[in-house]
Formats: sequence, structure tokens, C-alpha cells
Amino acid sequence: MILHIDMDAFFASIEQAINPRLKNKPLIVGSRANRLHTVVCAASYEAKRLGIKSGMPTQEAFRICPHLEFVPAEQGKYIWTSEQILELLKRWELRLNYASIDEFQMDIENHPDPLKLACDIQERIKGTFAITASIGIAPNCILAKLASKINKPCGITVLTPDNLMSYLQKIPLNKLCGLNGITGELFVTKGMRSCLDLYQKPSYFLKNLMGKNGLTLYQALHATESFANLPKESKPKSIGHSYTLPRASKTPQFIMAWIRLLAEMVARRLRENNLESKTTHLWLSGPLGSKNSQGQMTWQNATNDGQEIYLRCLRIKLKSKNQLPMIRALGVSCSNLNQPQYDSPLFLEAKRREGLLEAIDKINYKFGDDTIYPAIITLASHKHEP
DNA sequence: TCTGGGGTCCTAGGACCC
DNA sequence: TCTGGGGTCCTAGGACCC
Repeated sequence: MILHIDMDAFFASIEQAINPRLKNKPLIVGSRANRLHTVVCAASYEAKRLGIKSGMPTQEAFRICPHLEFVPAEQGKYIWTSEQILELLKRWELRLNYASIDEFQMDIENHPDPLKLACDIQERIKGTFAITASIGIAPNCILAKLASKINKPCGITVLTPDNLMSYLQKIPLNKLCGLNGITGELFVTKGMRSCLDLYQKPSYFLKNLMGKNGLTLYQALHATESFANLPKESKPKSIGHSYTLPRASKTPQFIMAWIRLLAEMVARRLRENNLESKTTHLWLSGPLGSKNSQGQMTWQNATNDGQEIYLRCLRIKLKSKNQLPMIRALGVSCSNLNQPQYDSPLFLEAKRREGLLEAIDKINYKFGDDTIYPAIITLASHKHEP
């Protein structure tokens, strides 16, 4: 059996726990500071009750509820809380998996009283952090996750062989992880509506419809010892940043300044994680709804130097067949990550450059992120955009 | 003058090698 | 008158998750 813990309205609940003024009020957490030019990253239950959902443009949320409280997201707080919850859960000395920032799984095979365990966990989390969690208990991970969503917030749902079918019949199939999109709709066109319809299909049916993912889904649904197959805590495979401009721009210097800024942000995170990257990705998109242009290239030498990543982006941009006249959003990301190879022969210039970057990182750490940065980045300020 | 930002995984097709 | 079969690596693009 697996016990799945899903935090309720995680980011919003943390903000309410920190700031008592926000308690019991409809609140949204936006993914950036500009409250009118972003989307809802998390909504408190008071806001959810009014029909506000995450992913919704904030302008729409404010139309629904003009006196909505707004807080810009601060990832650091949420990551910190998530890590503290993980530490707390370790005290039960059960096999534990960190599923995402607000989800945790425990292997409770042979546990004498799962329901009491779930109650204890809820109580400890609430007592320590003043936020609530919903818990699902089921024979495998995917069903436990599904179960955790059935009684939200602060609910506990146990799926047993006896009640499994009746629960599955009541839950629409897009609630199942991986089916909340085109694939879910595809199943609906095949006449399937509930999770039970899916559960009762044979493996070849899912494989024909979804390929490898279909087989994985079948195995996950019917697994009995899934914990052994859980993903281990893994290193990042890519690191990237993207930005949407308030309006589309056709000024090359402005776009290049933004590419440089994003490249510097990515490079800094690479250095913080002691990583270098060989593959650089650049994507540019035109006015919303129009075409994207993206490209990636792999180099022999890995780098975590913002200037180098920027130059690589320019190469990719130059190579692209699809030159966009107007740019609305852009992103830079790096993959093919490895730890720096210090034993490789370093040229004097590369060594000096490394020392320079290290010094800049230290200064920015001490005096703030925007103490030293490449001059071109000043052009990314919107007042420079004609 | 409506729609963010961080990721992962999979597939198809091309280039290239033996 | 002719061109198999196996493999790897890379890129573009799609789907999905939180």
C-alpha cells in the first residue's frame, strides 16, 4: 500500500500561514509581480470556491472577484517549506519519496493502521506549519495520488479492493495523472468516461492508443509493488528561464539584451549547481497565438558562462529558418549537463574567465543580484524599448 | 492591451558510421 | 545493372505535470 500526501493549495496556504491578514480571504499567488500580467499559480480555497483556478489569467480572476488578495510567488519559501515537510515525514522511518514540491509518498506495506498514520501525519503537518494536507491510501502510487484528490482539502481517502471499483466509476478519467489533456479527450471519443472504464481495459488496448505511455499507464494502474519502481531523487536534466514581454517587440537590440539576461540567469544557476552544459536551446515566439521558432545546438565544450551561452544562442538564432519579425516571448535553456571537468587542460584565458565569474557571483551574492551584470542587459529595461 | 514559468519524457526523422 | 541491416547521436516538436 502507498500513502500519498498532497498539500492543499500549497503556495496560497503558506502565504496565509505567514501573513494572518490573508487568512480566510480569497487569495491568489501570481507567478510574477505584475498582478495584471500573469496567471494564477495557486488559489486559496476561499478563491477556489468562487471559481478561480490555477492557470487562469489574473485579469479573469480579478473580474470574478475584484477584492481578491494578490501575492507574487516566492519560490524560496515554498521550497524551504517542502524540504521541512520532508524532514518531518522522515521521522516515521518509512520508505519515502519526494514526488513534487507539494506531494510526498510513503511505502506503508505491512503498516498495522494506515488510517491512524494518515491522521497523525495530517496533525503533525498542521501543528508545525499551520497548513493542511490531503491524503490518499491505495494499492499503488497512481491510485494513491488519485485518492488524495477525492476529499480535498484536509481529507483522507482509502481505496481498498472492496471500494475501488465504485470510486473509480465516480471519477472522470481526466483526473488521472497524464490524462488531463488531448490524450484524455481521445479516450472520451472512444466512449470512455470514468477511471473505471480505463481500469477495465486490457493492456494492448492502451498500448495501441498511446504507445509506450499506454503500457506504462496500464502497469501503473494495476501495479501491486510499485514503490520499488519509483523515480529516485534525480539531478536536473535541464535548467532554463523564459520571459514574456508585455507586448511584442521588433527591436533587435532589445531582444538580444533579453537573451543575454536569460543566458546570465541560466549560467548562474548552472554555477550554483556546479554544472556545465553542452547543449543550448533558444526559443522565440511571436505575438501570442502565432508561430514559435526554436532551435538547439550541441557543442563539444561544456560551459556555464553567460556570455558563451549568449553567443551560442545567437548562433542558433542565425541558423534558424524561421526568422520572426516580432517577438513576444523568449526562453533560454541548457541541457546535456555535467559536472565541470577540472582535469581537462585549462587554457590561461579560460582560467581567468572562471575566476572572474566566481568573483562576480560572490559580489552578487553579498550585495544583491543586480550589483554586477553585463552592460547590454540595461537595454532589456522596458524604457529602452522604442 | 487576455494566457507565466519551471520542468520531464516520448517519437519521428535525418545524418552518419560500420 | 544496384543500393542491406544494425546502430548511435542529434534535432524538432508534441504532450503533459506542478
